[in-house]
Amino acid sequence: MADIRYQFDAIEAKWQKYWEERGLFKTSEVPGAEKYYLLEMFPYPSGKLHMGHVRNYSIGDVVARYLKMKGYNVLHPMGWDAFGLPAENAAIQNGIHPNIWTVANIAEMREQLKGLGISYDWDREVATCAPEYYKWMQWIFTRFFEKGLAYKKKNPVNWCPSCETVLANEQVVDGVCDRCGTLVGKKELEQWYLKITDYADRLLADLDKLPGWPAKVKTMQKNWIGKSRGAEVDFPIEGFDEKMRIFTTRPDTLFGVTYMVLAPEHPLVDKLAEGTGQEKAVAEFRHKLQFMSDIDRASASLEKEGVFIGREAVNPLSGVKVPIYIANYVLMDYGTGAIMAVPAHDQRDFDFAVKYGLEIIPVIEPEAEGIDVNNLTEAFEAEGRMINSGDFNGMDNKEAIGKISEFLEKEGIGKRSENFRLRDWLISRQRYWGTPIPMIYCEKCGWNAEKEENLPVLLPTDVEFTGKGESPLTTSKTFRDAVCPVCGGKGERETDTMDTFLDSSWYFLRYCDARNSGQAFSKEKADYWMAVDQYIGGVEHAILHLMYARFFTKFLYDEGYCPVEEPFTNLLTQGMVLKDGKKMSKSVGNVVSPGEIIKKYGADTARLFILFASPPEKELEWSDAGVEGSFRFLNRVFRLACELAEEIKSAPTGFEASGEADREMNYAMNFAIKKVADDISGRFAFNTAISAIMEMVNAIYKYKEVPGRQAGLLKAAVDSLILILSPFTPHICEELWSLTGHGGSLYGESWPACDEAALVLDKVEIVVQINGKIKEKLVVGSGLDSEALAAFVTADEGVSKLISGKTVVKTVAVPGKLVNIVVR
RNA sequence: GCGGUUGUGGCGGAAUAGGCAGACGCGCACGGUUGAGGGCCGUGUUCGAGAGAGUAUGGGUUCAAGUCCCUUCAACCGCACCA
Repeated sequence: MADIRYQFDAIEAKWQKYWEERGLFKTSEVPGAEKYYLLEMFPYPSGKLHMGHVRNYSIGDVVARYLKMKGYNVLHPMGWDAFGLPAENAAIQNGIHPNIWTVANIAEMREQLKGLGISYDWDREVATCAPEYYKWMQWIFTRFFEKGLAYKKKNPVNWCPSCETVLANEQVVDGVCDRCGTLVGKKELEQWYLKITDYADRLLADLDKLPGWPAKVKTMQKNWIGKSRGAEVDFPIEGFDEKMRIFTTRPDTLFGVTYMVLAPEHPLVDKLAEGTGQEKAVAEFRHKLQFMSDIDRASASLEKEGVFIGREAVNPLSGVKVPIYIANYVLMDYGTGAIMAVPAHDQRDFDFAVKYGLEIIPVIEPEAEGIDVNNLTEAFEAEGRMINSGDFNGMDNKEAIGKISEFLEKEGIGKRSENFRLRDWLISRQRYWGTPIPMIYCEKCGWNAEKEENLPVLLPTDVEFTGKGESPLTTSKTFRDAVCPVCGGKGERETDTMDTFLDSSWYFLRYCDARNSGQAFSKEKADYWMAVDQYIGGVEHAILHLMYARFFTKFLYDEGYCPVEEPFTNLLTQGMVLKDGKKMSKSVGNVVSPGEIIKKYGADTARLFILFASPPEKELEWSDAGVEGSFRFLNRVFRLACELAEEIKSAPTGFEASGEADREMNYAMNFAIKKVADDISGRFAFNTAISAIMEMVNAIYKYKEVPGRQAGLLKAAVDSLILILSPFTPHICEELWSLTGHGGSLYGESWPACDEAALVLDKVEIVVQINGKIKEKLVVGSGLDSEALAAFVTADEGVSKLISGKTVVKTVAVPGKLVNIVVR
């Protein structure tokens, strides 16, 4: 027969055009069919797809195409996280307007995605930089404002001198800017915040309602929210009216307090030091700290230092007076910015006390021997029995936590309290390419939200990109002028824009109803599609994006717009794509460009390799040889189908698997159909699904050489092969579907049915073990129960020989698997 | 320091609910086809000549352990003076 080559480039172009022209990927809403919302994290339109994208979207596409074949109404959308810094930097460097730059990049990347053959419903495409989108972003912001969850506050904020903008705490990693790696400084600025801390408890508690999320991600979020239980206690200060409020998780150690510490930035510090003669020492210490970077300040290895501020506090339980310090190890932005120090039972306090010769009073002693609490060499942080603690002596310290808290509340000295590590979300950015914050300031009425009918507040175009500290929006001649939405008088617009993380915190809702011009999304559409059944993306978004999206969803749920409290029912965090064991990066020079791979081997090969090389949640090591292997496999499939095409076209439908070889072929076929379905839907094990298909191909190759093989069975096998391979490599499968005599597209075909009966073999090989060691393999009838199996095996000549002369203690028989004979 | 994840051939990986370790692929070797190369096809490929041993380490539970429990080690990730 003629040698037909697998011309992937022509095939892929042909079918991509076919799909697009017929609009096959448009979301269907067939009544009665179950819905499935499948979402992959939308990309920032940098202009070029990288391998991480290819992996992300290939995974999604397998699932989308599979579920489509299973008859679901699948929502599988794509869009662009299109606001952000690179566009603005391009504007500063090259003089191109961010919008032009972004739109061009989107166009390029959209084509690349189409070139991969991903089945997106492009009718629902969104770009966060489009006014039709950010109008509703602004609207959501005004909802937050009306509910008192958006507020403006002057605060020292993280300032990136390179990006010239403020950063959220979450965007500062190890003291440097998350984006550019520049050392982050502090700056006093009035900024907008979202009160995510109001949702801290729910964000934490509802993690338990997400069994479909990786434990790792949930743990990371849990740690990030960082809830601690304890008590706030007021310590009176000698010769001073105001009290010093501290937070502690260890109220049981209250009698062990030997000094107090305020954060150097604490507002009480100056007032307390005044007139004590310590003013100078305090000022010098603070001055010194100012010149220390955040990294050094935050490092646990930093030596603890502090100064006495000249006053004493009174222990409200014991009446004992203790000195008050300021120290570098107490942070203003956690708890109350002040602590009680218990050196005997806290290592940090212990270190400090040793250095400054402060008293160490043990109040808990261990039940076990061996530790002399009166001569500690390090803090005793374990559980034990209360001592030196007045009425609480002798109590178990865990019990004392509750008892002392109760006492504090009864006496009005303190109260039980909870503290979170999570801070409110700083969302103001002094940048151009973001959603304008739709707020107006009026001398009379203060800050108010722009009226809904005036949204969107459009980004002005008459701005200068100077790269200076203030938002470029301030350079517009007209942008600032506004009418106060309350009194109608003269107002002034906010010129800061929003953190782009807001834009991506609700895009999944917009997809449900992407073209709605009157609402962010309709209740009806959100009711139908939400929640996202499966979300797929990189683990680097485990904390920020996913928590912000959960926060938005909860808020919109509370406001009655969104039907669910949690946006993503199941989450798959895909692993990174590595080359030579390292992350692909320009600086290392190990980047493999998807474009080149597609050009050389085609999109199907790229998809197949990426799905086959590793399970999706693990890292994937790029291998050129592996790509060759995937390409080879597709060629093998192509040749097989071409060789059999004519025979299949004229083959009868249906077959009788009468001979041994027929039954083997039939088994292999049905096994693959079942296995691939289970692997895709049950556990995203695309690698093993593909290996099952490879085995099926091997089986067909073998079967076609069998004399007397049946054309009907061959046809069934090849048809099934094409269908079950199609979610992975759709182009070649479409082509082969045509070549083997089927009309039109296989998109919309059903997943082949598995004939369970074909999977039941009449004979099965079982293992015979003696004392757990494999000694023999026997072929037996498959229907045997364990008793019959044991009898059969014991009666076998070879086996009897093995056990002759020994006493059989026990025989364990597992039908279909093995028999283990325990002898002495 | 705290929390999490992971350790299986030369390599990527498989073993899904405790039941034949190494599926599938890569690489490699040999053979066939070919003028040659490539391609394709076939055979072999954990170690060991063999008995046997073998899933990071040492122990345990079990008729049976890569899988469950404990010990130690290593790697990776997250958090890190959070009171």
